Amino acid sequence: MGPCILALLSTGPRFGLQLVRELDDVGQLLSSQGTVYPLLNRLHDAGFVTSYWEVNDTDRPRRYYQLTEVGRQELESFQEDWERFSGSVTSLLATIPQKH
Amino acid sequence: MGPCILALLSTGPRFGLQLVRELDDVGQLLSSQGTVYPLLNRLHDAGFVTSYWEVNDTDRPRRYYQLTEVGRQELESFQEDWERFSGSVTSLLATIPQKH
DNA sequence: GTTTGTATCTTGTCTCGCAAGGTATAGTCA
DNA sequence: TGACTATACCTTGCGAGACAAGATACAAAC
Repeated sequence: MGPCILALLSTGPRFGLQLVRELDDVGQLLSSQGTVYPLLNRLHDAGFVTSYWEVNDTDRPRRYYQLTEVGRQELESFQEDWERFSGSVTSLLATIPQKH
Repeated sequence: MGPCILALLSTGPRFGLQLVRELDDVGQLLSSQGTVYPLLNRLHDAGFVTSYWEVNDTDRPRRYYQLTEVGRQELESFQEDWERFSGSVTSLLATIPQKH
């Protein structure tokens, strides 16, 4: 899931609940708050994201997360891993014999 | 990893170490004995595979695993999940802006 | 007779996903 | 007013999974 969050953040900052909703919209990536908030902490500890509070008069205070340069590199590296991995799985599945 | 083992078994019975080697050959699926043997137990408990010992004079005794009908159904169901999931991740990754 | 290769399996650790619960604030509505 | 709903944050605790490391056994090779 981590890389998916990094991917979303690559197009601009988001806050926690927003990420939950967007991951949900992508479909089959149904995440929950219990997944996303601890994950954001881990990504922060790893130096992949930074965060800042945004407070205004009309909305609830929101903590926004944004991608760091290190996070961008991590995302790139994941992209390569994903191509190899998904390719391997897909080719493995392709060898399954059809129902008789 | 479980579905990958089921996929391999769909073309015929294998024994433990053989699965480790074949998964290793596929690449980017580098598994280890500590992964595969407990996994085979779980797949067995779930009813997805059965096992039998094969003993002969020249080789070490080997425990072969083979796919059950339930396992075949599980594999089919995974195939659909995989298409949705990998499609979602791939499309997410496609939205990443290029390096400036 | 010690090392190497093949085969089995267990143990212990670390990480991750997630359901469930907890806090706070502001708006709606009966 | 007082209850309910929505939005936002976060923590806790369970269960599952991956895997490194180690334990056992036997046979062939050197």
